[in-house]
Amino acid sequence: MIQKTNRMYLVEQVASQIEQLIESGHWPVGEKIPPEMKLMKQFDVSRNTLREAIRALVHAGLLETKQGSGTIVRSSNPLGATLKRYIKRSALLETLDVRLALEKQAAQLAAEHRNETDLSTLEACIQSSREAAENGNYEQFIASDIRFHQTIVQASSNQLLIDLYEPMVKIVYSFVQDLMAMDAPFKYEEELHLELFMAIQNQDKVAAASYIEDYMKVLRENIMRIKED
Amino acid sequence: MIQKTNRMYLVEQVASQIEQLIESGHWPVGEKIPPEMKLMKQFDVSRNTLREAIRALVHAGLLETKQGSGTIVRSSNPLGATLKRYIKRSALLETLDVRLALEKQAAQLAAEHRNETDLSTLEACIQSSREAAENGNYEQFIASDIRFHQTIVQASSNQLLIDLYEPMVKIVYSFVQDLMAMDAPFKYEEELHLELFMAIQNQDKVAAASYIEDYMKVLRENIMRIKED
DNA sequence: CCGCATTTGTTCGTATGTATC
DNA sequence: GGATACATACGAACAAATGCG
Repeated sequence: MIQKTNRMYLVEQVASQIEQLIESGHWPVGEKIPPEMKLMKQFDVSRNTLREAIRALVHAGLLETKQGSGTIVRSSNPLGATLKRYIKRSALLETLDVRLALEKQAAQLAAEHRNETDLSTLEACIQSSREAAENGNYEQFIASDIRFHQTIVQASSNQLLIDLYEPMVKIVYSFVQDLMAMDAPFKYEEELHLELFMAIQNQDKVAAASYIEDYMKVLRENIMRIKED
Repeated sequence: MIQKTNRMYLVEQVASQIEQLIESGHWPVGEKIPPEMKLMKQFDVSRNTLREAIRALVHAGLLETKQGSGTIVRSSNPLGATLKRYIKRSALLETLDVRLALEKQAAQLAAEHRNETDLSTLEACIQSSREAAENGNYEQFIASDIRFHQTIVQASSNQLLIDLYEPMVKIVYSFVQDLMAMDAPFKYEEELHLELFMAIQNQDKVAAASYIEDYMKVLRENIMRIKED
């Protein structure tokens, strides 16, 4: 069986090199990459070739170009941007179902694999939520909430799960952030977080999955209630 | 609050138009799109601009260019290509966990929403599997198997779930297709499929989720066993 | 096998719009 | 406002691969 040569064109070579520079953190998220002129010399390609490579990564959501200013790194997760764009076109309720599926699995895995660092991060999030609720700091509350859930997913130690979950939870919150008020349901949410934390601490998979289900049920009801207005 | 103008550059305009032509099926998968010269006139842009747009879609996996021949449509699902590329680099066991999460949720939703068409398709898959097993037709068996699981996910009526699941199940099978032999576990799989089908038919969410868990457990054990060789 | 047209790959040059100092 | 740096866009040309007669 002869392998076909499958030639790699210049543009793809440049694109994957840039991609790797981003994923490896050599070009950190939020910072500018060198201007086209320098990159042309660095990769030893023409302007159009370089631009095609950059454009491909812009479309993929890894880069963002600003005329007159430069090109900045927007994300280091190739999956994130595509997923976000896709999810934005999807129905919110569909997204919630998928989020439930992923987070439930994550919670079970987290209950198995969690280490001390995970637990202390979760505790810090709960503490931060509580403070935010007392001070009426809505933004901090949301931020802590997101961090809490993302920590659970990260504790699953499943990178694919982590990368899929990240855009999902952010989209969900971007839908509801301007709508939800800080009222009773959030108090309930606080209790749920605490119980969920203890389940993970005790490595109780069944309870962890169950609490995630409860949480998503409450979230779904809140969203439905708000949507009626 | 002033909204930033968020100007849409030519390349992005052209890219999203082409994307839509692909997604709408106007340019079917597998067929060639018009050559650059015609597209330049059609979109009224220069060659470089058009090429940057095409290159973005090539990188995203929607198109494939061949020097001297032309450009063909490779996929109509923007999520599929990116996910496949990503999953291929992931660990198989991580992918299995995510697949479990998605299919479990899908089975529960399918139990709720399934219609008569879904049920008859599932029955046909089971029948096809049985025939394939009797005739020792391994390829047909695998194909029926994939179709069975995809039908369940499609019966969930959740498009996001469907699009996420598709690349996942295909990658899993591409990992194992050359490894697994048609032996005892497949018999067990057949029984599981039948029980799963009945659970969905009876709209028994709990049982459906439970059988998916069993199925994935068996699949995982088989994979682990094969890997040891 | 050869020659030729078609089509994509790559490079260079030039002009313009935009942001930053 | 002016100068500079940078991305945007167009046009022309040649190279390389493919396909056809």
